[in-house]
Amino acid sequence: MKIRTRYAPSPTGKMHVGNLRTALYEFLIARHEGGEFLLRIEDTDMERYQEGAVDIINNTLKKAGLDYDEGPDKDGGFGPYVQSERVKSGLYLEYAKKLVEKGEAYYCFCSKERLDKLRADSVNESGKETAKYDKHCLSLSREEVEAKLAAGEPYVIRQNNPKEGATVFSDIIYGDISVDNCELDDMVLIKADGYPTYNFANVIDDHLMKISHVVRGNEYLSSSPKYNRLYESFGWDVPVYIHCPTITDENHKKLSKRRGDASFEDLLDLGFLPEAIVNYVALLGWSPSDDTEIFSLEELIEAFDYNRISKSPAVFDIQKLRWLNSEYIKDMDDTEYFEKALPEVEKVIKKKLDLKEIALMCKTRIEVFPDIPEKIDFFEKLPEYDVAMYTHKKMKTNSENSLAALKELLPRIEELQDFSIESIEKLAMEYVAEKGIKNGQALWPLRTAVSGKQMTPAGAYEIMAVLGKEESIVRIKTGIKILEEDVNAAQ
RNA sequence: GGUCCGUUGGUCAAGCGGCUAAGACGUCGCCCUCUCACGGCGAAAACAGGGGUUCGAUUCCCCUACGGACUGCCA
Repeated sequence: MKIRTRYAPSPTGKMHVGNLRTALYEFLIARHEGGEFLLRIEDTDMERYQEGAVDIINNTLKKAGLDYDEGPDKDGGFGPYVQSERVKSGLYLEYAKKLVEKGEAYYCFCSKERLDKLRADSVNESGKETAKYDKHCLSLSREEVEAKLAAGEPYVIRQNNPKEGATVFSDIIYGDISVDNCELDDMVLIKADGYPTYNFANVIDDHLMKISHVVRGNEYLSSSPKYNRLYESFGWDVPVYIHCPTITDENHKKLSKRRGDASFEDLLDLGFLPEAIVNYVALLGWSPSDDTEIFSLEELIEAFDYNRISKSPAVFDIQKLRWLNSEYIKDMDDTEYFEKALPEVEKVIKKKLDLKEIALMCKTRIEVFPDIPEKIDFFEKLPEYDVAMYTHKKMKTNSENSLAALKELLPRIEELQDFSIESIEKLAMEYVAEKGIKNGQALWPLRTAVSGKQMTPAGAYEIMAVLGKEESIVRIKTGIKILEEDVNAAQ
């Protein structure tokens, strides 16, 4: 049997990482077995529909590399792939009526008020009774129903669940789950506006589109028995169920669009690479049989075994995502790296400097590309810095010996013709050897003077070579001035 | 309240009756080193609790606790 999976989002906003992971797993399950992955838009909720949300979904899937075989813009013979378009054919209502004829569903004319009261009352009864529909309209005779329909009374169609017995269904991840039928609410199948509910459309479409593996978040676990009963009522084969564990925030609450939890787009804005996000998200709730952590999409397809999806919820840890992203950056070749890094460098460097050299300095020091500017801004302009920066315990430096070093180094630097990293190094090392001091005693003051920063993404030679002779000398002189003031003040 | 699900270090997680209970992120220490990183080495850190079953339980069963999801004419 050919595996067919589907990603069936409702277009109500951005895709957060939970949605992305569901889509990813569906994609991987299908691709791993050479099956098909499709996109179906479930826009049956007119109220929550958001303009542009479909574009977001398409964009996200595209950037994440999750290409589908069938979808709204890619007919595979099972279309349309947008539920609102399917509604027009009257297909859902037809299927609902079939259930009515079988006695598996019935018309309900109850008003909103009556239902509200029903709910309110059930709570009052010391919480013993569950808030379920009381099958009030099930007792209507065929004639009464006909009459009401003829009179144009608004109606819904509800599923007619048995009161006795139990429904068992099987999930790949959670195993067999049994629920007493008396717990099953007579859920609405067709709404008063004629649209199907998600609960109904979902089952119909999955069957019609020959979906073999239904993958979704485990918030659907408790309603699955009702879906199962629908399949059984129709006499259809039930699909393989794969309910994925929840992804939560650091407070162990389910990620939600409403609270604005990290969406794929937000993460891209923060500078994360799509491949890194996909890689990280794949590992939230699934693990390979070995210790591999870095996976390309291709490698994920190869390695993905849905039997290894875990049961327990996972906390979304942006810290680890940052690490993973840094690994991707380190693995990039120059072309790829410069493409992303140079724009960040250009944000702060306006002078004519070797931008590539500067960019390269950051490669092992950033987790996301937007980390670059604050690391290199000193190239553009020497920041104001405190003289205390020259004093470093481990380097055994203080204002006095720093001043001496800079003063003695300055004329040599001024004489230097070839201002390359190598010759600057040679110069510095000769000085160190002559004086019999530690490298740091010469280099720490030098680096401080040319950068004005405590931490820099490179050493003194590299920084000077990039700055050039002229600017380096200016900065060293500034350093000497600052140190002189300090030394004089101390005396 | 009810129903369902879950529970291995701070986090992701391996484990599927017998292990000194992996690995990764993070944290800390050491090495490298002109700083910060990178890299290397190392450390601290976990089976929620109680009953069973068993020669033997992190692994199987039950109970309790805690956590989560669902409980819509939302999906």
